Amino acid sequence: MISDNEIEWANILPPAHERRDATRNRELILAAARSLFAERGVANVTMAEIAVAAQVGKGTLYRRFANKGELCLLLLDENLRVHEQEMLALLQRLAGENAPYLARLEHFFGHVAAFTDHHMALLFEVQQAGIAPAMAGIDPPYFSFQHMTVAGLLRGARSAGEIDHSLDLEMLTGLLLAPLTPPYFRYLRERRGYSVERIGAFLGQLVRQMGQ
Amino acid sequence: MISDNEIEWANILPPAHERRDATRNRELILAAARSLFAERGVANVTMAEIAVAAQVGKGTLYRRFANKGELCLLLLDENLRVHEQEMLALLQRLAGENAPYLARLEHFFGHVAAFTDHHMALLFEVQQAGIAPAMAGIDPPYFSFQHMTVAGLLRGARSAGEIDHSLDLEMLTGLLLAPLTPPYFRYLRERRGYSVERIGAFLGQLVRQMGQ
DNA sequence: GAGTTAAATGGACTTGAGTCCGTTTTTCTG
DNA sequence: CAGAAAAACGGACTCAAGTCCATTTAACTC
Repeated sequence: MISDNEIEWANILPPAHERRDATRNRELILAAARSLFAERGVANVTMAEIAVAAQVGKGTLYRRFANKGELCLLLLDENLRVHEQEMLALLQRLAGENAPYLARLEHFFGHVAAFTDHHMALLFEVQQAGIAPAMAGIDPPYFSFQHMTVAGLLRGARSAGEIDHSLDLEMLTGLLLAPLTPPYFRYLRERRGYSVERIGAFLGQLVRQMGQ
Repeated sequence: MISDNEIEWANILPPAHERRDATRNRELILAAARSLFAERGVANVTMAEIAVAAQVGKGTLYRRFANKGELCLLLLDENLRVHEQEMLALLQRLAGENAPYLARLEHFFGHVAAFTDHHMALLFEVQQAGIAPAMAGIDPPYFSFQHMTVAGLLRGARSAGEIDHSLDLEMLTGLLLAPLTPPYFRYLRERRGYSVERIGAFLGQLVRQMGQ
């Protein structure tokens, strides 16, 4: 399961020995993208525009980023790492307190919802592009970090007798994460007008429901 | 809620008084599309190819169908109507037998899963295009028929005391239907290798779980 | 059945994604 | 500090989606 994560990042992190021009251009591109995104919104910027702004050929741009989603993922990289560390710390604390697994899940959902909301525009692009292009649209295990965490907590909950033994945890994991998937999340927020809190709370409520 | 449905169909059904050439071309287009789709798969056929095969200009094609999804929706029209009638009949029968609402839901999910599987390729295009283009990706109330039905059954279940009173039924409806959404469904089937039965069964199990 | 008008047509055009490949730059080796 | 090999570059090119509008055609009127 870890391997998913590694595959996902492998294409995106700069290689060990990068040529000087490559480094320079990578930075030009990221800076140009950041600035254009800030100025006009992620969705309204084309790859060609980024190339022009970065004073770089289209081929160069695509050599490094197969699509806008990959570029956005790298832009998010730092935030993503911090977020994951915080979640890990949170979960460790809750584990130390011997909190019920379902309560840990509830906390986790709340934080992920907040994170997703905060970075919606970039996350949406990442999702749209899809790590595996064939699966553009929905990719429930999306960031495998989320998937692994929820799957782990659900297994814990089952072992601890907090939820029914017969539940299909693999599917349940994906289902619980679906509303936190950028397109679904955006739909809930923008089309339905739900607050971040309502979305987080719903998942918490649902998960508590599993425990009867 | 009905109005969603009406809006959805309004653009797609031929207008009351259609000119003869329009009718002829509409039929040429549908026939050409059907044949190309059968021959090479829905996903591998472009709009331009359909126009050529139908011996019709691109403008004509787009005048009638804003995108491939709309074309696919019309191709599915008959099947969709039959499916809806069957579901209505099924639900009426179950209502007559005074079956628990959760049992009715379980049946419904099973049938919808089968239908979705059967028409996956076309449904996927419909979904991709999105009725509202902005919402390409996921549109949980997708076919509002499904949404209305599930929402109604859940309300019934709540009134009958089969599920917790505090559950956010609006969100729950969307969540339960998410796995039946073409991209998610395809992901489960093709990437995860789940059987149609497993998907249907999971939803049934989940819904039963709601009833403790 | 000629004239009028509104609808419908077809294909050139625009736009953006993504690829390809001849040229340039870096880095390594002697 | 050559000279060669590998990596990176850039922009022209392809492909498909979707738009636009000058021209054609059906339908209605007298």
